[in-house]
Amino acid sequence: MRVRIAPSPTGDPHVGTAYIALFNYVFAKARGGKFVLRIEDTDQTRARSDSEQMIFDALRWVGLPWDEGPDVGGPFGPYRQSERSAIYREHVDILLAKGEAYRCFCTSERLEKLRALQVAGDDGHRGYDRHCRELDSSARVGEPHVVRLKMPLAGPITFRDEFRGDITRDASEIDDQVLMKSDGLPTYHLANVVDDHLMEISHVVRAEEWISSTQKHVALYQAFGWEPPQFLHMPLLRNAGGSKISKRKNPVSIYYYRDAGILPEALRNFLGTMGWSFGGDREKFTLQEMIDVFTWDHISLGGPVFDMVKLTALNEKYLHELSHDELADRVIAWRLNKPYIARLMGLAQKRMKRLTDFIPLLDYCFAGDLDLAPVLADLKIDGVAPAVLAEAIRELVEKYEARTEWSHKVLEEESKAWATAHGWKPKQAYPLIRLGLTARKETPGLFDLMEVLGKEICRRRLREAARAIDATVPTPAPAPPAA
RNA sequence: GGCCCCAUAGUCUAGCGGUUAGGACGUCGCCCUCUCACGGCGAAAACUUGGGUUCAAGUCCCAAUGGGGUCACCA
Repeated sequence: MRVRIAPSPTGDPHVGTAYIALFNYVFAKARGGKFVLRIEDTDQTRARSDSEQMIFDALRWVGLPWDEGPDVGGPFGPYRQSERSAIYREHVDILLAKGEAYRCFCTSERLEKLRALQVAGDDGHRGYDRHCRELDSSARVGEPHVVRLKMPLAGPITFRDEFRGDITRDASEIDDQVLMKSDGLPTYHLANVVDDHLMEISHVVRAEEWISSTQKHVALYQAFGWEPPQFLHMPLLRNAGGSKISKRKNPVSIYYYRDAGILPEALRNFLGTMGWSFGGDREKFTLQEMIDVFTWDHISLGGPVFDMVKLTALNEKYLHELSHDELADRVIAWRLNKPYIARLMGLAQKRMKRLTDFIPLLDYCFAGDLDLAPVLADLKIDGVAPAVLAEAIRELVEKYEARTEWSHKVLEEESKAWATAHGWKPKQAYPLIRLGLTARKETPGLFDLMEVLGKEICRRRLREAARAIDATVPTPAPAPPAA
């Protein structure tokens, strides 16, 4: 029995990846199977070189090691899709030869126009119009093209979801999927199916968002003449409002939870209560205990809301159970370690008269969320409506996020451009950022500070500041019903 | 909009035809106490609606409603 997770290295390691990794890991351990990590880096435009290492580090921090993967090797390698191009090429040729796929020469302009037309008409019919499906492409193989799957034109395609039972879509609703992009790299659908087959993955445990793609995958398995694996779709982690968890509404990076003082065992445990229950009244359990009792019988399909308050409460329980010695080690590893303190010295030294000044000076460097209530009155720019300001701050956070590098230089650039764009002087705008980040009016240099505080804490505090500003606007009382 | 998935308190969940519908977080109250926190005790709070099936429905079926996902040369 073999399972896998297949994250894409396109950004910060996502808490949803940890969630799905947990269930794959526990399932594998409970059944004596193998847990594989595969990196799906076939999108050259989005893949980031440092992101892969961050995934490794984050998953190790959560405590979910893999048996096979790019860094540890294994008998089914390589485990990085960018290193498997020849394999995909070969398999596309097989489909082409079997007449199960075809070359498509449509330009992206044509496809965009088609899509625009369909959305405007909005009769529910969308997707590629199969323009090239019956084309004789033999003379044009040198031209730029993609390869598409020849989907069956009609007829039900069914797969069995182990939690939900049979799920059927009609083939006529699914257009001819691109299998190989014009850059010669495979799309997710192809790479995923080929790799799962070749790596002998027996159970695909992934998030619910993949359900509607699964019929495409099944069609591919059929085209190859392969036996599909078993599919188990976990419910999606949700924002408080119920939508799919997103960084606009929730800290979504695993590193945030680490930096905000969550213990990995607590995060694991918490994730284990999302959509799954231990049995009976038990909600606090170790990884090993989860493995010991694990079955899929206790899955609940309603999308669980990721509630930080509840996570924190669970974390508190773990914290309280630690011996003083262990707790000391955890706190030291978190922020009282030499490297972190050393980074703060440049900021603190000139502002210290005694050693005693250090901690009070930089208390916000050893904190998670700050209490902004005392400084709320100063959290403003004169003449700017709170709602506008709050939105501007969110916009700034997104500008920071768009840059992959978190450095003084980049942060200053973005902040300056942002302030200018809003017609604010740095003198007006920076104090606001400072206040949101530190709850203080006087601090060391803002961007130096942001560097050491780290991306996760900064964006959380800035978003919280925006929220606090929003909250200063009293919501108007609902109008009395007309008599 | 088409298709698909889902539905127990504000939130995470137990329940797998017969229960005073259980636990946890959060909220409120009380106790402990020099303060705060911890801890203890207690309270309020849920089966979306409508049809069936059945002696009996939160539990099975259907529909509606609501929520969500998905419809890329992204994964």
